[in-house]
Amino acid sequence: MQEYNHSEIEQKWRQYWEDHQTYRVEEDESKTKYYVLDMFPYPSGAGLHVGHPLGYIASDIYARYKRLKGFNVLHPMGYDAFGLPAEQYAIETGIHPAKSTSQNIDRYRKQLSQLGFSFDWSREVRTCEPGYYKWTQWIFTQLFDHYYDLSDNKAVPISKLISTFDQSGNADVHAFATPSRDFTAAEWQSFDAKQQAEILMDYRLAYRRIGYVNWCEALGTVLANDQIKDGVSERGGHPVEKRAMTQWYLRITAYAERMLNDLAQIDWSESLKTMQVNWIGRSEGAAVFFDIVDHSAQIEVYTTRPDTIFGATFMVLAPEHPYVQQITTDDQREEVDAYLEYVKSRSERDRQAEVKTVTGTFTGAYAINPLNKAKVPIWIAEYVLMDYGTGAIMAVPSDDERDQKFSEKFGIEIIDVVDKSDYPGAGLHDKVGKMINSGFITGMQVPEAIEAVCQKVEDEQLGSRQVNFKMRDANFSRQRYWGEPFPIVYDDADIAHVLPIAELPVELPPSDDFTPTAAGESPLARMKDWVALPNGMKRETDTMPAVAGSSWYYLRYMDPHNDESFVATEKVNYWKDVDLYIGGAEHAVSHLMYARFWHKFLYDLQLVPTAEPFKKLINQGMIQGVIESVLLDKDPIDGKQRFVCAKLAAARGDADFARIPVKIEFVNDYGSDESHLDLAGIQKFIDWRSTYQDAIFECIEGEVINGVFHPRENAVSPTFYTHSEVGKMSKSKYNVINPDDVINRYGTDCFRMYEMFLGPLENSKPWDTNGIDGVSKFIKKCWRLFFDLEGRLTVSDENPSKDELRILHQTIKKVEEDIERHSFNTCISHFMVAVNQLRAFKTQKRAIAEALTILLAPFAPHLAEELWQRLGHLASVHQASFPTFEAEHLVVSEISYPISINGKKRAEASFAANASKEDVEREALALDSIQKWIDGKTVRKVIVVPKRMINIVVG
RNA sequence: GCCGAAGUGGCGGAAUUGGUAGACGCGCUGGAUUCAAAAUCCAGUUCUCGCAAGGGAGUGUGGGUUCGAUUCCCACCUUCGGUACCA
Repeated sequence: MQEYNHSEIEQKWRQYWEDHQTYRVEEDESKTKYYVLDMFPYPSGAGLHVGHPLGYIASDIYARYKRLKGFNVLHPMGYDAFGLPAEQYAIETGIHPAKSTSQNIDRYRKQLSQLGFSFDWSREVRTCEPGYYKWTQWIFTQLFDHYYDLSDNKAVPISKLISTFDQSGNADVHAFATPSRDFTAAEWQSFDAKQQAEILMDYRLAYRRIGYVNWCEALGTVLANDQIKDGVSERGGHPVEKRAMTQWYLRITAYAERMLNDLAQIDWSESLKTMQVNWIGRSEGAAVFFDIVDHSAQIEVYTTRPDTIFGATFMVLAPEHPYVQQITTDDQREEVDAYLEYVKSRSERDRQAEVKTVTGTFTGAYAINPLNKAKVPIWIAEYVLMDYGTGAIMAVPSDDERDQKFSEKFGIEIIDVVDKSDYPGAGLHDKVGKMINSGFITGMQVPEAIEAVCQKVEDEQLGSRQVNFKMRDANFSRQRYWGEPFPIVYDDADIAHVLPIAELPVELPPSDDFTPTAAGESPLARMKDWVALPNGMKRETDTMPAVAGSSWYYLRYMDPHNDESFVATEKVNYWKDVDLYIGGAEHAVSHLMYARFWHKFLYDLQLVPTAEPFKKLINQGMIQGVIESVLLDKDPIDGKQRFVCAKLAAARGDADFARIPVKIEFVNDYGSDESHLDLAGIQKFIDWRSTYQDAIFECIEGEVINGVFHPRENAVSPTFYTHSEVGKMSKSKYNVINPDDVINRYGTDCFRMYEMFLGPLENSKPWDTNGIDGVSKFIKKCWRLFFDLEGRLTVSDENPSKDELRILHQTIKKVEEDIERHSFNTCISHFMVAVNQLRAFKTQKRAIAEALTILLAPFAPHLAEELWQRLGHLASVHQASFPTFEAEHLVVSEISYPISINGKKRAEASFAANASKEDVEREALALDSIQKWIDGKTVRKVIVVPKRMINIVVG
């Protein structure tokens, strides 16, 4: 008996596709373009895991479907190759990131090839190659050379701004910027180069300013938030503090309004759009200046509730606020310093998330409420963040929960200013009610009061109306090696200059030392010869973040080898934008914000023809893994690090422990309540993480120190329980499962169909191979539909019967509809149903077999190709045309109706398809099976939904 | 904390616009085939009461709207994603 041999057949067709360049695509004006894009993979050292292909399979099915429908489909793949993990790996192992990245890419490529995707590999890009990052750097130079003009509502060259300054100063400049002062043309001309450069920085779309980083003294490096767990470094558990550094920023906030408005023109899920709307966080309010008693400086606050200003009984500055040092009184100095020390150790996320206990300290200084001249104390507190708004708030304890908690804790006066008694059920933040205790606005309704205060503030020049965004400008500097160098040099006066295109790319210099300098500068700062240029200039030593390369890669795929331009105009005018983008929801804000921002900027420069990059977007769910971790006691005893088994730790509470991830292969019974390390597992863990070599592992049976078990009483062996949770499959969680084994055993087509069969694309689900046999059986059954036991084709040229045509067209209809709505799991079910039904016929008719093969081609491209060839075709099935659905094959004369009594199904009956409502009702009521339910009761109502159901209401 | 999503049999899931809850598949049970096993095929399989016929309950929890709710509304619980230097 000849069975379907997946490894041989799949191998054969992959070779054929490569030899024949089946998926190569060129611009073709005679066809409609369709661009199907996958989110850019980062080539992780753990290889491709079973979660990655989920989206790729879906997009591949759709791309293949669109080709069968006659579209010219662009479906490329490449690598987001710069990033922290490769650098981290280099620090640990000494292997250069370029080398490990290239090896990882090779592995990815091999794995991707095995999945039978229809990528045009001639278009592959890698962000870490100079030919690519030349253009990332070039786009940065354009951002540096432009500012956002609010009159034109777009990016405008900075040269135009300079000539305006020359002619009339900045009084008439209407720009999205952060100017620190007003000046005339004469003043501008009198400024020296340094002063002028600093002023321009307030306008540029790429600019420098001070920002805060997570500095870990013990590791001597800046940490990503991801590398910090429970306030200490994930690696080693060392303290982390905030440190100020001058860094590059991108003025993404200039585009906030447009990014918000243009959401209306793109086909993304409402939930995703909502996330972006909330991230942008547009609010309308007022900026108001408060005088400080005995100081000349003023504190600027931004408030969305200017109406509540009479209830502002104190002010709060962010601990990092520049005024804190100067206004703190001698009496309070010690307390303030101690508090600042505390805040340094707190992560931004902790500071925002903290609600149970508020903390803060009085500075000793007072401010004057500009409207009622009340003297109010100035406090500092961690819940005010320097990067939000102005880094200072007027606190209104009567109308804000945080302020309320704060005033309760520290005994600060609360003045009720809004009477909401006319609005029962209104929340604290609803802008309704009548003003009380509020000077000239007392008695006004809230909206009216907001308007009145804004007007007064403007009339008396105490501030101005303002639109604010919660979104902040993007920090674009990394003190790291493995990223794009900035195309920036500094002169003697520390003025930044961009390099002209002729000097791009600025290549990343070879190095084998990837640790930052003692001062926290990037590793590049160590390379004096590279930093210092012959002309006396010095290079910028920070590098760009990984989002740089991924913010425009979809454009490069249109023209990947162009050395004259980031993309040729005629190519971008043909491919325009991405029609379907599939990727994880974890990119909902970060990547999708940056890419939209860059695209709009390029649109302003007339370099791309559309205002939005991604027309339709689907978030694939995540295939999750099990994260296993051991619990490290945050308080070492006698300086010894101590791990405590999860069952012992449970008694003490989570807060006392840091979770240190463990490779799942070390863990016995991983994923269950009983997951644990045995003695060998502990040994593997300390061999792998040598920093914990001397740590103590405490469990119920005793302690393990340096791999030696010290039992308590008569215990024989230790069971060190680990903490397990469902979560992301990620190299950093050491829980990656590769697809290779599954493919070897079941074949690519089976793997592809199984991943789709798992459930809806958008849902997250833990990886599990239970059920893959069902798909495997389906493929075999499908094969047997075409061949007898000796492997002879059993397809005949007879005309198909009515039943066969009905089965086929039912399947065409359902599969087509479901592909269109990206419901791939149900497509697989439809195929199974079709094959089960067709098995009733001894031989298959050619017309049915061929159509079914084409339907199957996007899902099981190898199998379909083999069937197609055996059916006698010479060209690839992927160049065929999708079969056309013909409704006449589905016409039925009778329809089966469920009949319910009071909403509960009690009977079933068939009625003619063309029967009238009245006929159906009369016949239904006459049925014996119904009579017994309505006997002796009153029929109050009969609902007949034609072709659907009948409901009889009795009482 | 805040923003977003999900929750349906033993398991993955289906039900597209408010209209037969559990399609399809896994697993399980029984049977056929076989010396035996694998493979294959056939039948059954939400829970519960019942010999059966036939009832009752049922889509995370509690309420509501409706002739009718997995689907709409309100409140809550749990899990997952994001939270600005993982990508």
